[in-house]
Amino acid sequence: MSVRTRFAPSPTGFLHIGGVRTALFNWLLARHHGGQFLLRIDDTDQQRHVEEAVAQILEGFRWMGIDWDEGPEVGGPHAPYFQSRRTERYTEAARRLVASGHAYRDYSTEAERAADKESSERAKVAYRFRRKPTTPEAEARFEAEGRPFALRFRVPLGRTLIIHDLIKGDVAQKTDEIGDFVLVRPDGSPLYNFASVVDDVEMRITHVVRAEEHLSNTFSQLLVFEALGYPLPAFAHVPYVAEPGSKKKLSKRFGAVGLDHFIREGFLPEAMMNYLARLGWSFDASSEIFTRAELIEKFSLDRVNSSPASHDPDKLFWIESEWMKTLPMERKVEGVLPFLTREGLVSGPLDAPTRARIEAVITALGDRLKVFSDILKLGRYFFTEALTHDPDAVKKRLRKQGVPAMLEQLDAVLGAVEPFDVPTLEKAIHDYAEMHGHPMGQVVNPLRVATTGQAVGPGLYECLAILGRNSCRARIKATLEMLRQG
RNA sequence: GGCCCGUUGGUCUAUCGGCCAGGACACCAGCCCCUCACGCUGGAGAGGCGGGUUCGAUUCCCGCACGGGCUACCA
Repeated sequence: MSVRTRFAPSPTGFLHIGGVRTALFNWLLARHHGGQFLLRIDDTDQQRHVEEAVAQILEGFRWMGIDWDEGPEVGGPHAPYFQSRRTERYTEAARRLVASGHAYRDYSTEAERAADKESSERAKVAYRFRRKPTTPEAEARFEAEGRPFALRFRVPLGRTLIIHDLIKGDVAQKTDEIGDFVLVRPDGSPLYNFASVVDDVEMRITHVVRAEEHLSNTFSQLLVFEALGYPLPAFAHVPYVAEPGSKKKLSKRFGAVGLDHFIREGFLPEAMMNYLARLGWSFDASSEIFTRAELIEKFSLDRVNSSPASHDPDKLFWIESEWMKTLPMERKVEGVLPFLTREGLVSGPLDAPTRARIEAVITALGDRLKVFSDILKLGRYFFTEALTHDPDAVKKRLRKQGVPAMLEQLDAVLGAVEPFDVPTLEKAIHDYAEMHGHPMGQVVNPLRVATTGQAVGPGLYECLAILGRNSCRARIKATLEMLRQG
């Protein structure tokens, strides 16, 4: 039987990286075994703009390269893949449970339950909902009155249930600890513990891989599977993701925890996938970098840690930089372009000279470019004549005795260099420094700040060559003017 | 409150009773060097606490503490 896994996000439109990791584990497991991965939208208590939210979720998965064999947009043999459109199936399953005596109508009111709960608390005993004695006459009367009822599962007492969890190991629970839980609300809508069982069975899910918060509820689900006469899937409960440097659960409040943030910053999907896979999973004692194909080949649930992993932005950044190093120029240009366009630094269709300039800048930046948005932080001055001086750099490199005079001389040197390319520039500036007895740093650094405005950047000769003679000289003039004015 | 899960350096992890506890990120120092980044070399840094079992416990058991979850007509 082929392995079938699923991820069932709520349509909030927000993709928490913890959720993406869970989805990734599901996807990797399915791909590893040559099985199927499905997406199912969990919109049982449906809210606003579901469609837009779903579109956002799908976009996130597509960006990561997590493809789904069945689900929204692609359909499949078990459609629909929206729980809100599957009510008949839940109703039918509920009918069977009632018929077999596993479920019953609960006519209790909220006030009654609250009172029971309170008296349990006062008596210092755990509150569990149990069916109260009733009579056929009372039932008939309620029905005739049209009194609303919820459908509850009759939990059998005195049993011990065991989950053979693929990550957590064997976990046991006594059924006495489980109250009679609601399967269907009075309005006919199903609850998670019921709907997910029905769907997982109908969709032939073989491995339920989901967040650890569902572990306790799995016992209730076990009873539903059993009552419906369904075979059990395998379960694997993935620990939560913690905040950096802590064991506290990573919440939205922490900040950058949405996949959209990393997409917007210009991270690589390969890096994101690599990082998320390694968060709580390892292949061996030393491997860190994995391609998508390697992850598929090497992933297994038994190497997923049973304890929580903290999100580590530094590690993500390092993995990102490793991936960026390997990226071909073509994809770097493609990745960087939206950022340049958005800032108005490049406009219109990409012509050959512009492409050449972008490539030259990317080459010059080298490993300094780690995420695509770095093109703006590190390379902005290559795309605009507007020179913005970093105040600290000006203070450190330009406000020095003799610097303006030296810049005048360097301006002349640049005016005479022919051709205006890296080796020639390098030689000319070396010669200049030597002639005047200056250490290289004392020449190069001021010239860098004068032409780029920044204290750090690619090799100076590369910078000069990309900017071109006219631009360099104009910038030196502007810098000298700026220095004169104070 | 009850029940369940978890606890190795700051972080991700290795170890499936023998450990002088290994690797990676981050950190620190040095080298390279026009700055930064890259790269290279070196360094510091860990088994929550208390009991047991054992010749020997990070590894097995118990308790406590801490973190997390469930206990909902949330998912």
